Amino acid sequence: MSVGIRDVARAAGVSTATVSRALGRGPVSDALREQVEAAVRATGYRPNLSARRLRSQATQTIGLIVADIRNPFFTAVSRAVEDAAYQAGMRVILCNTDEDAEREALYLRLMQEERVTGVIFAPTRATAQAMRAGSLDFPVVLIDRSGPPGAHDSVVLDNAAASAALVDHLVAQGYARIGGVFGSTSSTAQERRAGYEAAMGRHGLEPAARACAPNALAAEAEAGRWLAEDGRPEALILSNGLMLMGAVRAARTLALPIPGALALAGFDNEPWTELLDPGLTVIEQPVAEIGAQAMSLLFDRLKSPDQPVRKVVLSGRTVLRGSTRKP
Amino acid sequence: MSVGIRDVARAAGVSTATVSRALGRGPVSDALREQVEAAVRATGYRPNLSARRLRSQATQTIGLIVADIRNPFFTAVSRAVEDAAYQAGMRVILCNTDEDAEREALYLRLMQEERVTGVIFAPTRATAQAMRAGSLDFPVVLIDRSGPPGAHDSVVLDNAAASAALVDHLVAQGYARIGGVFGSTSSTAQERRAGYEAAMGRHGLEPAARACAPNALAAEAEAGRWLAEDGRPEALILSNGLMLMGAVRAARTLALPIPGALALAGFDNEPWTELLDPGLTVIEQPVAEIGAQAMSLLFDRLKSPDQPVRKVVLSGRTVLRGSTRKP
DNA sequence: ATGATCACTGAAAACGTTTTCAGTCAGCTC
DNA sequence: GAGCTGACTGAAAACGTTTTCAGTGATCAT
Repeated sequence: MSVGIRDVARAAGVSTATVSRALGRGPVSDALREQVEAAVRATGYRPNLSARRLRSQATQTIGLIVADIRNPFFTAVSRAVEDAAYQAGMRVILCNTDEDAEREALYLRLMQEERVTGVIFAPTRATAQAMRAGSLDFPVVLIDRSGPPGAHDSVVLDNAAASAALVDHLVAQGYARIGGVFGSTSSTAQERRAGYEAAMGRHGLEPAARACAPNALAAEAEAGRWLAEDGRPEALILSNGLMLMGAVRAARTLALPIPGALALAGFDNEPWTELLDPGLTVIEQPVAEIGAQAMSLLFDRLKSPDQPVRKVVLSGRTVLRGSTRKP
Repeated sequence: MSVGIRDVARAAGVSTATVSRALGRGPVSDALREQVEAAVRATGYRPNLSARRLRSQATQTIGLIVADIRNPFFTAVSRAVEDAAYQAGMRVILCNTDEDAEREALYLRLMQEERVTGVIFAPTRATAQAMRAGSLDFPVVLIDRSGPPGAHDSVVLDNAAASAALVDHLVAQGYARIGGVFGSTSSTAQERRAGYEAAMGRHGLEPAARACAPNALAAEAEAGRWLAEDGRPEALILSNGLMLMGAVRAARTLALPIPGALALAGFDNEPWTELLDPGLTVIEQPVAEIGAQAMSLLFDRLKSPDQPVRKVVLSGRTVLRGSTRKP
């Protein structure tokens, strides 16, 4: 039924070893290589990757574990990762954890069984802390979020600086009661929160941070509650694109004009943030660069497993738009 | 180094066959199963999926080939597909073709080498036409776009009806010079165009359809050109979410108020379409359902390979918003 | 002419599982 | 007690490749 390397060998009148060498790299005379290629064409042979992977012990597979591919940030990063991977002749297995530690563990186990070459992972805080350096038998590159220093290579945003930039801008525009709503599951949200608090302190302002699940629904609820209180903030910073959308919704529901009654700023320069009127002030993350760098770190690590752990910190770009105009 | 099934067998004092049976389903006495499980825990054994796949000839892998995962429509569908797949104990290999026939062929070849169980595929028109029914040795389910009838299972939107609904609504609102910009690469865009033209005809109106690459940039350019012409349309229909965004941009650039100078409608109820002021009138596609149905069709096909080809046609939901208000 | 080197080739082992095949043993039926 | 059945078990044969190992013959330096 299925045509294997033996069939090709028979058709070409050579041994399977020669076929294998002719198709891969190996010393084969031009004449035989010709014959083999003809036989491949004639038989319609397609190598069986499972067999190849088993024998050569090189799966050429990398795992990509993110919270939710529907978050445009992860979508863009994963596209960059996939492009780089396929370019290098590797395939990608994508997994969504929904910020759930149990599923993270499940998928890490799966990666072991797949004998992946390496993994690119955006872990929750809990898992990042728990992951010891050498406990997995493949290298791991953390993206967007990092764990305890020195454990794994990582590529992250300079979150504190980015938050500070937003605060500085809002303060310069004359805002003082600046609140922040940050995700509760990731180290990144924590860093953004810390950066926000530090910057507020630097300006002699009282920080007011709240936390909720890093999605649109939770942020809409949290922001809605907050904005309905007495002494509600004049400006709000949200720690990712989904949450920013939730805040816009909440403001709409409460009929708070932006920036008239509420200034809004956040992370992730998604296309729609520019389309609103006024547009939203955001920190743009270099998404393609993050994905590409992650792959690059992974390849470097594979090449020299013992080199010191590297942490690539990329800067966000502050995109100023109407949502933070002077009140 | 790596612990294999032989190590477990030795530790448990049984044969590898028994270990295999204890871990999978097979007749094993409770006592031995216990021993094996203990040995697995003790050794930290993780099965090697490459070996398993090779021997059992069941890869438990499905391929998902889409144009671009960054298109929110495909993102949502792929998330649904992945959820269903992992639930059924299968992995997913994701590929982006960028509407390029060459890459489509490349990835289909890759799927053959992976010996995938099945493929879910959103092909360009060219490839859909060229794909003969039995030429691949795995079942294919087409999503979003379909090919020649009877060749492959598929799940698509009722595109003609959806387009017609938009036209009917615009006509009811008093618009007459209604233009359409449709993607140039997919059967789906063609169907949407046909539905648009038929509906215009039914209303005794002259259809005016143009085509461009189905992305935001191309649509912005095309719409921009058109809207700058004399006798520009009073209303525009765009054939997907990205193109709709392009049209919004073009209208902004030309300072055409929506719906004052231009009514806008399109496909894909992405979150941002509601956030604009006014919101955009769109056809919402049942994205999760599309993904789930595709997996379901695929499983059915695997169960009974010879059953007649099925085409699942889902209806879009018309979401009326301010962008198509009376002029 | 001899030995050494070189470039290529094929037979067979290996990769880590699952599955087949042939037992083995206990419990039953007659 | 002989023969059957049924439930379990282990040895060994796959699965389809790549890689090792041992040639083979040709070329080259001596």
